[in-house]
Amino acid sequence: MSRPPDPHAKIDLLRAAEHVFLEHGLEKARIEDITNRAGRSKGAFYLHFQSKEDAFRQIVETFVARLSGCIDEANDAFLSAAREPENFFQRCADIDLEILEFMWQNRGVVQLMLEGGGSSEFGYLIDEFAERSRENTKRLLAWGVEHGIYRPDLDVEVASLVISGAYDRIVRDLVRRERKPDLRSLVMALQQMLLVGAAGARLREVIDSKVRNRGKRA
Amino acid sequence: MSRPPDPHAKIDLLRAAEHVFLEHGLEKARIEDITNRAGRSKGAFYLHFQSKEDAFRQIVETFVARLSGCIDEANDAFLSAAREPENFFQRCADIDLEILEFMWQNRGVVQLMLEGGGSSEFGYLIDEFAERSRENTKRLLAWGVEHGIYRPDLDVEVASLVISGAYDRIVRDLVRRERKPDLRSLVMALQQMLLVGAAGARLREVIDSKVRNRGKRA
Amino acid sequence: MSRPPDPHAKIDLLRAAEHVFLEHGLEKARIEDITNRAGRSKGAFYLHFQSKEDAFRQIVETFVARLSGCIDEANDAFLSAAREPENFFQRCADIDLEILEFMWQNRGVVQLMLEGGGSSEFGYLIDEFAERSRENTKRLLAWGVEHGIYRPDLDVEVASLVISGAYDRIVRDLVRRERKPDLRSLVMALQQMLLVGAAGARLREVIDSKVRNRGKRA
Amino acid sequence: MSRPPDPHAKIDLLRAAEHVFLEHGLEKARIEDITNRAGRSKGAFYLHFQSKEDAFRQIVETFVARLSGCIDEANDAFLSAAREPENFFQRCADIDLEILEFMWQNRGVVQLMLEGGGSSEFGYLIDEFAERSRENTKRLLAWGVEHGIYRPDLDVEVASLVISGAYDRIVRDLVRRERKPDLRSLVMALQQMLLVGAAGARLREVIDSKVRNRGKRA
DNA sequence: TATGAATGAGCGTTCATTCAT
DNA sequence: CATGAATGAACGCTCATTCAT
Repeated sequence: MSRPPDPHAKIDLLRAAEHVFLEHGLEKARIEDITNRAGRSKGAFYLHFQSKEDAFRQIVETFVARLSGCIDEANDAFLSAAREPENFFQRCADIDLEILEFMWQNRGVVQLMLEGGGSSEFGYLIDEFAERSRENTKRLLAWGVEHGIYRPDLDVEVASLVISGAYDRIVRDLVRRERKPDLRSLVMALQQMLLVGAAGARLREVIDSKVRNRGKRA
Repeated sequence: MSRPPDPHAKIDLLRAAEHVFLEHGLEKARIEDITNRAGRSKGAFYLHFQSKEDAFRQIVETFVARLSGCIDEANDAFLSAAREPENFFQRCADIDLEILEFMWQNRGVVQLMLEGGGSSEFGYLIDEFAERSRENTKRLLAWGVEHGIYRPDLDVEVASLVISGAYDRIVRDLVRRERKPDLRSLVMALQQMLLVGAAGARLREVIDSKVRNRGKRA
Repeated sequence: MSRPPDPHAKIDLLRAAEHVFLEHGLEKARIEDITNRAGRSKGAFYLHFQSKEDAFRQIVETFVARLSGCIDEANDAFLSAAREPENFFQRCADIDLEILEFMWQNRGVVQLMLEGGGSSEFGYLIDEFAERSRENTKRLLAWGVEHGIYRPDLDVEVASLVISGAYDRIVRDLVRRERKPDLRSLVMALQQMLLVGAAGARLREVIDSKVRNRGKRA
Repeated sequence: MSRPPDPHAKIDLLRAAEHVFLEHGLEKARIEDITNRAGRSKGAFYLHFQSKEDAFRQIVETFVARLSGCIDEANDAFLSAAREPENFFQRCADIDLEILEFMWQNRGVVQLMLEGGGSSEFGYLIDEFAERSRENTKRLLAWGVEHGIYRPDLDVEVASLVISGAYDRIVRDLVRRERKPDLRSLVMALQQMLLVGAAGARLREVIDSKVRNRGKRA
C-alpha cells in the first residue's frame, strides 16, 4: 500500500557520490553536492547509507568484490586452458586486457581507491588492492615456472614485485586518461619487456658470467 | 622579504605538520594539533604559512626540489663516469640505492606525497613524482641503448613504464615499513629481472620466432 | 467527525507513546520508536494525533480528567457519609488509599505529568496537578473545621499547603518505585503526623503560651 | 602577550543559558539563542562548555554545591547554638528563611532543577535535591527528639517525608512567583501546623484512645 | 484506508582564521 | 613579534511530517 521504494534512488546516489568523491575527495565532498547531483533529498541519502564514509566504503568494497571475482574467474579459465607457450603468451595478454578493460570501465572507483579517498582512514584500500594484484601475479608466475615457461631460476618474489608494480603503474595512468588508449599493443609490448628483459648482448654476457661465477661458488 | 623572526619556529612547525598530516591526512589534521606538537602558537603558524594547504605544499614541494636535485646529481655523476657494462651494472645499483636511501630518509614526506594529502587538490603531486621518475628512467635507458648496453630494439617508452612502475611500487612499500630493509640485495634482484626478463628457453624461442616474423613482414 | 477506522490502533499508539515518552522524555522520543512499539505505521500515528505534542497532551489530559473524576467521586461519597470522628479518621485513609491506588495504576502517566514531559511547554500540567490536589485538600479541611473535627483556629491555607505537599512528595516517590509498597500503613502514619504534629510536651507549652499572648494582643 | 580571556564571557553565557533553558527547556534551547543573548559567538560557548548538556550540568551542579554548603553551614550553626525550645522555634525559622531566601535568589536554577531540564537524562537532579532536603530534615528531627523538643514517639521517617514534602511544595511555588512573598509569616504558620497538627479536641481524643489501645495490645 | 518512503528545515558542533593585547 | 581567545561560516546528520501509492 505504501509508496514503493524507488529502485533507482540508491543507484543514482552511488553514481553521484562516486562523481563527487572523485571531484573533491572524501573529506571535501558535501552530502548536498551528492544529493543535488542525484536529484534526491538529503534524507534519501541517509536512507541508504549510514554516513558519508559508509557510502564511500560501499562504493569501493562493491568494486573490489567484483574485481576479485573478475580476476579469479579469468585466472581459473586460464590455468585450465593454457598448456603451450604460444597459448600462454596469448592467454596472458587476454587476461591482462580483460582486467584493464574492467579497470577502464570502472576508472572512477579505481581512482577513488588509488587515492584512498584522500583519507588515511582508507589507506588500507590501496594496500589491499596492491597486495591482491601481486598475489595473483605470484600465482601465475609459479604456474609458469612449474610448466617450464619461465626460467627455472626466476625469483618469483622479485618478479611479482616488478610485474605488479608495472601493471600498477599502467592502471594509475590508465584511469586518469580522458580517452581509452589502445590497450592491446601496450600489453604486448609490456610482455615483451618483462619476458626478455632489457639487456643487450654485451651486458648479457656480463650477467651470464656473474651467474656462472655465483654458481661455481655456491 | 624580511626574514621571519624565529627561524627555528618554522622548522618546528614543518616537522610537526609533516607528522600530523601523515597521521590524520590533510583534511583531518587540525592546526592546533600541529602547533601543540611544535610547541608554538597558532599565530606563529600563520606567520609562516598562508594556510594549512600552504604548509602542506611547502613541505612536499621542498622535498620534490631536493629529490630532483638528488636524482640529477646522481645521474650526471653516472653519465660522465660509466662506460663499461661491468661498471654500468654497478653504477645503476649505486644510483638506485642512493635514491632509495633518500626516500627512506624522507619516508614521511614521500608517503604524504604518494597519498596526495588525501585530497584531489594535490593529486598532481603524485603525477609529477611518477612522471619525474619515468623521465629519469627514459634518460638512462636512452643512454644505455646508445652505448650498446641495452638491446637496440628496446621500446624505451614501455621499458621506462615497467621500470619506473617497479620502482614506484618498491618505494611505496619501502616508506610504509617500520624498519629499513636491505635495499642492496633487492636492487640487484630487480636489475636481474629487468635485464634478462622472465622467459624460459622454450618461451624465448617462441618470442624470437615472432620477432623474426614481424621483422620479415615489416 | 467520522470515527477513526481502527479504534484499537489509537489505544496501541497511546500505550506505546506513554512508554516511549517515559523512557526518553518528550523531546527525545521519536515517532518511529512509538509506531514500532505499537506495531503501527507512521501514517496511523498522524491519523490519530496532530503531532507528537498532541499525543502527549491527549495522554496526560485524559488521565487528569479521570483523576479529577476519581477524586470528586471519592470526596462526594465521603462528605455525604462521614459524621463521626472515628469514621472520619478511617474515611480519610480510605480516600487517600483509593487515590494513591489510582496513582499507582497510572504511575506511568503520573511520572510523565510530574516531569512535564521535559519541556517547559507542559509545565502547566504539574501546576494544575498540584493546584487540584491542594484545592481538594482545602475542601476537606474546611469541611473538617466546620464539623469540629479540626481545631477551629486551623490556618486552612497553610495546612492545605503542608498536606498537599506531603502527598505530592509521596506520590512522586510512589510512581518511581519498582514494587508497590504497603500504602495503608504509610497513610496511617501520615495522618498521625499531620493531625497531632511533632511537638513534644515542653515545646507545646511554649507554643501554647505564644498563642495565648497573640490572642491577648489581638 | 595574547588577548587575555574575557572574565565575563563564561558568566554571561551561564546567565544567558539559564534564562534560555528556563524559557524553552534543555532540548528546545538553541545554542544560538544563548550566545545571542549573551552577546557572544557560538565559538565562545564551546570554549567554555563541552556541549549544551555540559552547560546545563555546570549550572545546576554549581548551584547544588552552593546549596549544600549553605544548608550544612546553617545546620552546624544551629546545632551548636540551640538548646532551649524558645530558641529552637526561632532558630528553625531562621534556617528555613535563609534557605528559602537562597532559593529565591537562585529561583531560575531551582526551577531548572525541579523540571529536570525537561529531559529524563537529568531526572536524577530532582531526586538528589529531594533526597538531600529530606536527609537534612531527618538530621534535625533526630536532634530534636533527642533533646526532648519533639515527642519521643515521633516517627522520624514519616515526619521527614511530610516536612520535606511541605517545604518541597513551598519551594516549587516560590520559585515560580513573579514577586517575592513574605516568607517569614509563611514559615511561622508552617511550623505551627507541623508542630501542633490539625486535629481538634474531639479527634485528638479518638487518636489518643487508639494510641492507648495500640500500646495495650503491644 | 494504511503504509512507509521521501523530504528538507533545523541545529549542534568544528576548526581555520583573525586580531586585540 | 607572539600569543591564544574569539569568531562564525560551514556541514553532517536527525527526525517530524507529508503524501504517492
